[in-house]
Amino acid sequence: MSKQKMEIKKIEKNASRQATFSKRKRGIFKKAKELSTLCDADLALIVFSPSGKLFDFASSSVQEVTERYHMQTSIYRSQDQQSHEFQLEKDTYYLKCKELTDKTIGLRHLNGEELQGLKIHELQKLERVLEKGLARVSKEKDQRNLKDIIEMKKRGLQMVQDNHRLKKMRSQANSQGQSSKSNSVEESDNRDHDAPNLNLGLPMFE
Amino acid sequence: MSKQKMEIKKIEKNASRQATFSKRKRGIFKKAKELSTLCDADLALIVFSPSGKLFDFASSSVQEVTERYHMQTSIYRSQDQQSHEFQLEKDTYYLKCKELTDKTIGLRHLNGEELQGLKIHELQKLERVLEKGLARVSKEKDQRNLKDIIEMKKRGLQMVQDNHRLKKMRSQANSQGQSSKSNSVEESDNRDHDAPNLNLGLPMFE
DNA sequence: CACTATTTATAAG
DNA sequence: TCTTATAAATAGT
Repeated sequence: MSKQKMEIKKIEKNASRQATFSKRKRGIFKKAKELSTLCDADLALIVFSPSGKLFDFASSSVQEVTERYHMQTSIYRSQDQQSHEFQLEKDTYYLKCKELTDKTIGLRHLNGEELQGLKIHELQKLERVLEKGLARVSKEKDQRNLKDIIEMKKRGLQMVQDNHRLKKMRSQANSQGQSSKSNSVEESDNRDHDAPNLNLGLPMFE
Repeated sequence: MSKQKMEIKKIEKNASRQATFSKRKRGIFKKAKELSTLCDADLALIVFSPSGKLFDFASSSVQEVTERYHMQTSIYRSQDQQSHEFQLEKDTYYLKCKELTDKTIGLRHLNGEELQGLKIHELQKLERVLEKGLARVSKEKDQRNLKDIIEMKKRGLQMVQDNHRLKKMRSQANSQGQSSKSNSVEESDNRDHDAPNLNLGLPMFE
């Protein structure tokens, strides 16, 4: 928000990200304090920097606000957090680390990155996996699209039928006599009013 | 912060306080989103209006951030160095677990599994990623194959040339006189013996 | 951390 | 909710 308009996307340059973080952190904490003072709102702001450093502000106390939050959202976990976390045993930790590394590499390979370390048969296997994955995803996507289209057509047909029924009812009412003044509306008006309803409640393609 | 500079004190007039609250609430939530996006910070903002209405935002989830918060802050309860390090370890552990979960899900999706929870645009994105990965892997594989083929041709040519040289040397030796008995072998035999060597040392397609 | 050109936020209407 | 004048925030330096 200054010398140049900035796109709101992750800042890749490390130094810039750090600078922006500390400036904006100061800003948002100031805003939080002002909001709580001016409007007597009870609030908590918790921020972890990318490096894992913790910053927080609360009008009362973070503890109080988060408790209130959990009460409101009624997400209460009866498990004892502390004792669960204390199960940090080294071998489990290392297993997890290894698993994480493996999965990271796996993901890279699936993205077509860092392939140079792979043997030709591994490349071929990877290719097969990707083809299979792609086929499944495409199939799922197509099914969803088809489902939406069918649903849409169905609703469209329903609307057309409803329209016909309404028109018939009105023309019958008209031919029998105009006791009320509201039935002088023309049929073209009916269509105009009904048309927008065609889209109501449809999942549509986002 | 506008038409007139405002003192940061509780706004007593009810209507003004309400108006300021909703404007500033919008502002601070926007700031929170921007900070998390720009700087990849994990944060949570919880706000209760004076009337007790709850508003919240979190980069991951409020639950996650508050858990991480409570984990970190238990440092301060027991304020010795030992537990400080231990807490940091727990925090990295927690982050790794989360990362592991994310990557596991990512891998499943890339394998075309558990797609039912995804939105159509997420499916489309996934499809694009898979197509890109597949293209890269196929390209790499083709390049390797091509390299092998070229290498093989080169070696084949080398063999043919060697053969020619050998044949010439032998025919010269033959025309000058047969001192040894081994040179009665026919030319066709030479080809048969050399042919298998064509493949030696080649990586081949496993 | 300071400066400053710009962009954003926002109080009042 | 919209507009506008002004204060505040902040990106680049």
